Amino acid sequence: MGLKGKKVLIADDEPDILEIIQYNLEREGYETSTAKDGDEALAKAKSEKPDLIILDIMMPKKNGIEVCQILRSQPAFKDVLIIFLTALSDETSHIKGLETGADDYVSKPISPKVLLSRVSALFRRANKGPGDRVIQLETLTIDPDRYEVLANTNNVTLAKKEFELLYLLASKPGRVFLRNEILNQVWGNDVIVGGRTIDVHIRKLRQKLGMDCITTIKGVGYKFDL
Amino acid sequence: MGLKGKKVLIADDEPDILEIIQYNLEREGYETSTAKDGDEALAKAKSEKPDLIILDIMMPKKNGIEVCQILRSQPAFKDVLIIFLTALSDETSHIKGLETGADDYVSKPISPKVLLSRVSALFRRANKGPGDRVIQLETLTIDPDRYEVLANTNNVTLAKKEFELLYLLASKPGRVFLRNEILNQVWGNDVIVGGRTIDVHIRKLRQKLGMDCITTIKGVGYKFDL
DNA sequence: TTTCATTTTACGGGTTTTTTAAGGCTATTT
DNA sequence: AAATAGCCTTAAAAAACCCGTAAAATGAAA
Repeated sequence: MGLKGKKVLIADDEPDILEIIQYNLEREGYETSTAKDGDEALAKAKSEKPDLIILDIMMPKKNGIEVCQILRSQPAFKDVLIIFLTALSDETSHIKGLETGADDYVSKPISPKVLLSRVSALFRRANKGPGDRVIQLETLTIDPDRYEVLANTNNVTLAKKEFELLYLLASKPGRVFLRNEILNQVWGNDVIVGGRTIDVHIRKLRQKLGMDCITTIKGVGYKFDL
Repeated sequence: MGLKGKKVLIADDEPDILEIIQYNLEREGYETSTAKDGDEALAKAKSEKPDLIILDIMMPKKNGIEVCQILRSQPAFKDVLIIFLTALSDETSHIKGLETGADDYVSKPISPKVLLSRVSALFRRANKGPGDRVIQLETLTIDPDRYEVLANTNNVTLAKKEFELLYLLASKPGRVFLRNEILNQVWGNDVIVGGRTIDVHIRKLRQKLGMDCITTIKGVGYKFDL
């Protein structure tokens, strides 16, 4: 599960639109998937757990507003980012949309540049990158764009999983991450790995970082603290 | 030389339109040249290196979209500003146009005011004069206008893909490019090439440049660093 | 068409990363 | 004190990934 690979689900009934958006998002390094109606959107939202859902308002089966309402009513999707697409003149939808809990709103016809900037603005606001994703904590700097870690003025080279693990923990200093949470975030929901895998990675991190910043909470999980 | 000193190439098969646009742009201080079909547009783009190209979609020889695609496929024109002109109702073209990599889109009948504001907005956004495309990093110079690379005082000749790959990486030194990003940017996301293709090009680059400036990050991608 | 350069594929080999496994340690409970 | 649970440590197996080379395919020029 990559760092940049924010997953975006795009739902629209017009294949052309779908394609343009997908093309442009993938160019920027996002992972994408698509749905062509409301029901499919709901299903894929559940199965793929995207970070952002771009919803056309006018769709067969269920329209975007309905989809949004259903999602928002479930705790698991309370924080998913949602952008509505809609016809220019459709002012009412705009209002309804934001009322329903959308995070932003882009009107058709779509300009890819506009959409992209909204998307990245949204991620930035939600503190999920790309862009301002550097974590800086006292003597430790973690830069996922450069894939570099600076600990006490010396550059530390981390392998992929190590890096992602550190990034996760450091993203919310002081907060405890359950083992399960870590597995889901770093390894992905569907990947099954043995129970000791996390330990080993934690150990390597502590070793490589050379500073005591990861605390074990027995029977619960780990937390990052400086 | 006008106060703005920006060169604009206008391509349209209707002399009237050509004249109106040219007149208005020159009033604002732009240098202009014109073409009346796709082939002429391509030729003049190459010979005159304009900063902005205004392309009518419907043209003899080659239509605007074709011209745009051809230009965009060449590194030298990857960043030229392009505005499409088209008939109002032509929604499909709009989509196709932006997909093809146009920067903006103005529909006929043209209002000079609208066009001028779009043009200046575009330049404001782009905010870069000619010559800005050269990348200069310590002992390495990459010039996409001349298609040349200077590494440690010796001229290195790169093939097209090699050059584009290097240019991409060097455009953001230190930043990691995922394999997917590289594929999308250099190859285009509709082209399907095997996974090892990037490796080979990276290898050739390292070989030809004779300097150790490309770093592999296993499982993630590559980055350029000096 | 032929020729030549570029681009892509194929694949063995080697390296790094990731995972598993097993024994040891420590704190907590009985 | 013994038993237990949970994590640490280490080592080694397994998997993933990339390099280098060479050959095949593609495309451009003569």
